[in-house]
Amino acid sequence: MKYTETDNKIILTEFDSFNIEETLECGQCFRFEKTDPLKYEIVACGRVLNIWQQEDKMIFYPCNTKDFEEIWIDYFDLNTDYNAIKEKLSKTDDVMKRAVEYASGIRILKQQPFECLLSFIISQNNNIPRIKGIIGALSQKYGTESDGKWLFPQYEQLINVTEEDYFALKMGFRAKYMFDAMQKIGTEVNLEKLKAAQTDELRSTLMLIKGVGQKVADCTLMFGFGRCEVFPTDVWVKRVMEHLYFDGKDTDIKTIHAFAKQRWGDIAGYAQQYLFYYARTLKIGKNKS
DNA sequence: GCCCAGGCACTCA
DNA sequence: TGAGTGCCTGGG
Repeated sequence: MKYTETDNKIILTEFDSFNIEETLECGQCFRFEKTDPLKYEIVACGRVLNIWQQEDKMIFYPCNTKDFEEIWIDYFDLNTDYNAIKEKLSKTDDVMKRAVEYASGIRILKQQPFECLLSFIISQNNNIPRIKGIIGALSQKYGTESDGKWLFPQYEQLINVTEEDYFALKMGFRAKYMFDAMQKIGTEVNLEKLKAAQTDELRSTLMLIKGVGQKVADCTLMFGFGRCEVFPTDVWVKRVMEHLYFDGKDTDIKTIHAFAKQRWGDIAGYAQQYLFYYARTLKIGKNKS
C-alpha cells in the first residue's frame, strides 16, 4: 500500500483486494450513496468522505494524511492481508473459491459499535432503501450537520428521544427496540466495556436488548466489534447456504452455524460476506426449490 | 390488493 | 423447546 496527499486528496496506489463498490454493496453498511458509476460518498466516523476508484488507484477526498492514517486505514481494514484470507478460503471448497473470485475486493469495514447496533436493529424485516431512508431521517433529526450531510447521532444526542419520536421516523415496531437499546446501553450493555469481552459473552449481552436476536447481534459483532469468526445468517445467507451446501433443502440456522464453524473456523465471517455478495448479485437461491 | 423485505417477540402446545 | 403468527411501511 502506498499513498500520497495532494490538494486535500489522498491518492492510494499499490493496494490489493479492495473494490469500493463490492465493499459498500455487500450489506455491511447503510450510509453511502453512489454519486457516479465509479464514485461513492460515505458518511462514517464523524465525517463525509468521497471515494473515486480508478483502475490502479483510489482517490479519497476531502482527506489529509492525518485523517487517512488515524481513521480511514482502520475503517477500511487496509492493514489486513485479504490475499491470505482469500487463499485460505479458496482451499476449503470450489464453491467458496468461486464466491471469493466473484467479489474479491470486499473488505470488512470497522464501523462504530453504537451506529452499527442501532442500524441493524432498524434493518430487521426491512429492505435496504427503507433502512437507508430511516437511518438518514434519524441522522437528520438528531445528528450533527457536516458538509451538508447529517452524521449518525452520538449516544448523548439520543438520550432524551422517546419511543414515539422513533415511531414518527417510521420505524414502526422497531421504535420500542430502539428505545430499549438506548436504555440498556446506558446501563447493563456498556459498549465501551464490551470491546474487551469474549465473543459469546458479548453476543449474549447484546441480546439483552429487546429486538436484538442472534442475527442482529452477530452483525454488530462482526461489523462493529471486528469479530470475524461469527457467521451472521440472514434469509439471503440461509438461502444461499441451502442452495450451495445443503442440496436445496430447508436447513435450520443451528446446522448452518455448525457447518460454517467447522469449515471456515475463525474466518467464517469473511466467508459469509463473499457468499452474501455472490448470492445477492446472482440472485442465487431466490426461488426455493 | 396482496405480498414481501437482510428478524424478533410473543403465544401456545 | 419448537413451530406458528403478527408487526410498521413502502414498493413491486
